[in-house]
Formats: sequence, structure tokens, C-alpha cells
Amino acid sequence: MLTTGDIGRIIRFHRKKAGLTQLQLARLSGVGKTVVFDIEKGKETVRLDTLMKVLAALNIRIELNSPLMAAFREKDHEKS
Amino acid sequence: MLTTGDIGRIIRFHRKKAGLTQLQLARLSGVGKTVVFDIEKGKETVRLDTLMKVLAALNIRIELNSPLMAAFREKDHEKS
DNA sequence: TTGTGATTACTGCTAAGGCGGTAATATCAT
DNA sequence: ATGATATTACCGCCTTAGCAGTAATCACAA
Repeated sequence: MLTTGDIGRIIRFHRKKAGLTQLQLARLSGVGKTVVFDIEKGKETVRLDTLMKVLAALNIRIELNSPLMAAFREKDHEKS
Repeated sequence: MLTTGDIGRIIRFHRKKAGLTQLQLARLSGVGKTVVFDIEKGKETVRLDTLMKVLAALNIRIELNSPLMAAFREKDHEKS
């Protein structure tokens, strides 16, 4: 199961690969520098929108999965 | 790309399939009833830990993906 | 070592998330 | 239609996330 610690490590890894400092990533994401640090540290109480901004800046996609997701996608398909 | 609206619809779908009311899901997840409603409505500013509690209660897994994730998993592997 | 930049830590402030309670509205049986 | 249940909406209260600024610590190169 994915923990906030995992999320932090994933983001840090991507940031380093992109050659960005925490401050640069913060500016790029449109969030405060404190939050980037907190997220990389594994903070659990970050807001979803804040996290998503950072993920988007690093081209990381969020996905949800479960045994029911196939059924959901079918149902969602009917809706066009 | 996954939006908070998508997340809300996915959660609602899973909750219905599980035969739970919003209140029951809230109690089961250990969060307030208001939040379950907000999340299903697509609220962007929920806290990550709150969302994760609800997802866990419904057996929905979060995954992060990017072209760099394979490299990350390798690097992470060295760490045992 | 010494310096330069990055990271970590702390502070005060403001905005707002989470909460239960309650009420109004919607949904769906019978 | 009527009733029972679920959903949506609103209310204050309390807590705290996010923010910039600053300072201290760390890491690595010259």
C-alpha cells in the first residue's frame, strides 16, 4: 500500500532527476516552499490540490485501482 | 488526467457497490460525514490523509505513475 | 578548510478544512 | 401519495494547512 512516505520519496526522486531544488519546484508548482519540504518528508495532512500541483509539475499521474475499477469504467462509458 | 471529480465518482461508485450510505462510510473510514459528501462532490481541498482513509475503507489503492517510476523502483530496491 | 547553495527548522499570521448538529431537499419503496 | 431513508446544505467551533521570512544546519565542491 502506498504511504505518504512513499509519495515523498517518489517526488524527491523525480525532482532530483529534473534537476530542481525544492524552491524551484515550489515556484514551478505554484505552492509554498514549506509544503514541498513537508510533502517530501511524508506529511500526511497536506491538501490534495497542493499535492496534485506538485505531481503535475513533475508529470506524475495519480491512478486509483481496485477490483471494481473495470466495472466503473464501463458504467462511465455509457455517459457520452 | 485524474480530477477530483473523477475521484468523487469513483468513490461513490464503490460505496454504492458496497451497499453503504455516506454516513456508514464515514464511520467506517473514521472521518466526518461532511467530508464524504464533499469528496464525492469533487472537493479539491480535502486533506490527503482524510481521502486515504476513505479509499482504504473501500479497498481502493492509490498509484503514482510516470516514465521515471521504473527507475525509482530499482533505486528503491537497493535499500534492504 | 572554507564557501556556496540546498535543506531543515521555527515563527506568526491568515484562511479554511474537518467536525457534529440540524434542517431542508431528494430518492425510492410500498 | 406517504413514509422512511439518504443526500445535500448550512451553521458555528476548533484546529491547522499554507505561506513568507528568517535562521540554522547540512552537503558538497573548490
